[in-house]
Amino acid sequence: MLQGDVGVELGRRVAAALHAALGVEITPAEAVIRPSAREGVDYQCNVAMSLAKKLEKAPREVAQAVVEHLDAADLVEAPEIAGPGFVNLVLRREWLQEQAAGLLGDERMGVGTAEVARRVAIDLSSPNVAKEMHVGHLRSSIIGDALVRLLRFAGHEVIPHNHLGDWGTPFGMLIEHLVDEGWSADGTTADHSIGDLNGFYVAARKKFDADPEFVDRARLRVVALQGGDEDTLSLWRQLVDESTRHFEKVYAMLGIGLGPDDVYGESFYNPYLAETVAELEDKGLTEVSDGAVCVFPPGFANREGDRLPLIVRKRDGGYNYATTDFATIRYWVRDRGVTDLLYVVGTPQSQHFKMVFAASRQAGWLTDQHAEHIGFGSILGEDGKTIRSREGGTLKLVDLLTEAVDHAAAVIAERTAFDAEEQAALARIVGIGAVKYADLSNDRERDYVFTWAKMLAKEGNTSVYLQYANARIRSILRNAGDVPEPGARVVLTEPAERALLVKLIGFPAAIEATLESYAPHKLSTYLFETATTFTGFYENCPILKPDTTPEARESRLVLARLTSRVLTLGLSLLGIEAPERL
RNA sequence: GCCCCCGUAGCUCAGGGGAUAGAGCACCGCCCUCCGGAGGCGGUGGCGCAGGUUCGAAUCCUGCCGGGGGCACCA
Repeated sequence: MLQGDVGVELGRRVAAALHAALGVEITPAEAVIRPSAREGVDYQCNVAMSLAKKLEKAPREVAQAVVEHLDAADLVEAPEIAGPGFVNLVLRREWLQEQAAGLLGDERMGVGTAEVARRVAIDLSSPNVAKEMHVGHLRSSIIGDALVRLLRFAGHEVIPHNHLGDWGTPFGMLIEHLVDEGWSADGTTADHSIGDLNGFYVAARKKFDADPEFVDRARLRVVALQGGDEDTLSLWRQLVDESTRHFEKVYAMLGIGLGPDDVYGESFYNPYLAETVAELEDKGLTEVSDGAVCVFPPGFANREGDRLPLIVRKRDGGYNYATTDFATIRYWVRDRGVTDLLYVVGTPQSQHFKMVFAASRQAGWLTDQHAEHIGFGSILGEDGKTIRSREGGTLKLVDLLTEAVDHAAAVIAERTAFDAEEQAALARIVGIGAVKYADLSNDRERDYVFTWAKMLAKEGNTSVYLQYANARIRSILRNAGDVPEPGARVVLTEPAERALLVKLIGFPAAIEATLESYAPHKLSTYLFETATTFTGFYENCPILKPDTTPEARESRLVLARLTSRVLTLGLSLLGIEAPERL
């Protein structure tokens, strides 16, 4: 069975043909193999047009050379030249049938593993201690988690790190408030808990703004924290732990595999900040400007046209986020030996990351590593503005997810009767899946509109549609009783069967395209197309009806099973479950 | 002012320099007594504007218009 993308394999064959015919060396990608929209054509090769000028030949002449020397009779029918020099390729029936047999025994559905495994550090989620997670953290968590799953599936070593906001001046205020609330450094306050993180933060802030005595205490507390005072650190740890418990609850609800071991908060990098700045200074990259130690990576200007700085040490001697970002890069590259650094952070940070990466290359912290900011747009309400709670404040993630599950419960109840327990479990799978899919099915970099009705619709490109499609396929397989055995044969007779199988063998290409640009929506588009293609097959090709021959029945059951596997696997790579029944 | 991103059908969105730009929803007209309707077929309707590169541009380049974001001690 072919591992990977059929298009790439065809590209190899075309490259070989060109070499044999004209002595030209091209890569498989340069063969310009594309899925064709033409009726009855699976792939087209556009290499003739792109090479014609270079070779000083007519495009059709180049196409002719490709066709004559193409050694691909095992894969495709005799190719035909069309239009200005397109080479139309039609996959052979026998070959397709063999692929189906191979896929039946392959849990990975034809997706190969990376020849060279990379070690990828990925920054995702990153909520702030003593603040409730809100929708702003949703996209980073969902997209980051999907990328972790996809990269791992592709055979890479992935180290997610949750860049918790757990350090800095606000903690003086927060810890003092903690003390006022009756917490103590010796940990005998285990019965205390913070029911409402936002409320806690707001209360602390309020005191800070109103009470000068409290401000003084907070200042002293920051000094104590920075100075490593044991009692202060104990209180700080309790606050961090308390917040982390909240985050864990949200992650569990979301089904995102982030745990305490993945936390690399700002405090983690704190010990490295001084030496990070010192290193920049030693390398002669810093300048003091208005009392702040700055790095000026070339090519960035502010609104006055002056060079734009990254401030690594503030006038007051404190460090800020640029410093931490440098320390982060230094740590992951130097101490952890990563080859890739990914940051799932909103697009407004785009310039910041460009500057940090540029300066890190100047400093020699980044060399041949791949560092990329995986930006994403905002979630908009139906009014087209950044989504907010009904009261106009930030929308708590827990509230949003709870509402999603409630909506989903109503949708499920419309159709089928489950007992309360099943109903609750399914509502969670459907509701959370819908929120994730609504996010992941849109182009990451663009804003998208959050609409309950749309994301929970049973029609259209939604997770509900995919989950339902899959559940119905599972139902057919259950009713069949004899789920196709390994080695069961596919015999293509109907066009709808062929179309489905061609779509199914495109799974590796979809995964490849998704990872190439860290764009989960490419996978979701593929899954939706797969489900709709199955519908065409289901309409035209009876599986369990009495007048279906045993051969056709077996063959169609294989196709149904493969479809279900593609949907289930594809959804799982997006972090979405596909229930057996719905 | 400079920089970045985005303008595709009435709405929400796909679109890897390639053939007649695709889905879903909405709307109109037909059809199907189906394995659990995720129904099927057809129709209406679109690349912000103007240039350029190219055999070929929604895609690449330039300018303009419109929208969003960023631009020194918050992260």
